[in-house]
Amino acid sequence: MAQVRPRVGTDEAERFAEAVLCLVERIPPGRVMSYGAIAGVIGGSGPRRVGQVLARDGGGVPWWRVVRADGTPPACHGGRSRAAYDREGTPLRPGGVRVDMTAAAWWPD
DNA sequence: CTCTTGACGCCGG
DNA sequence: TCCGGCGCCAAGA
Repeated sequence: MAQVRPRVGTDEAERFAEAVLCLVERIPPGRVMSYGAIAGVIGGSGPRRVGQVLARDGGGVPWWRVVRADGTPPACHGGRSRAAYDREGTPLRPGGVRVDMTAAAWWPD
């Protein structure tokens, strides 16, 4: 019957989603984190899974602070994230809409 | 069970 | 620097 139900498997996805959303909320204004960095900190999966979570339930977190490894903002939303960067003073790279990862990359202490 | 898709990442041209 | 292709992981049809 019930006995030791596998602690992992049923809510694994929910747990992962919580970790991602929690970490994204921890990103301070003016800073950004790449999908791969988030996946690396949480562990257990790759960057694609992080994107899936944000696409599904990322409406309550500062999704604009999550960018690609090269500093390119999420493919969707277009230049909408650009306004947020200007508000928070996020260091952008000259000649493009890309974020300057060298200065804006943030890492959980 | 197989095929396709997707808020990605990295390498080569 | 820009473009295309391949790999990785999970969910959906």
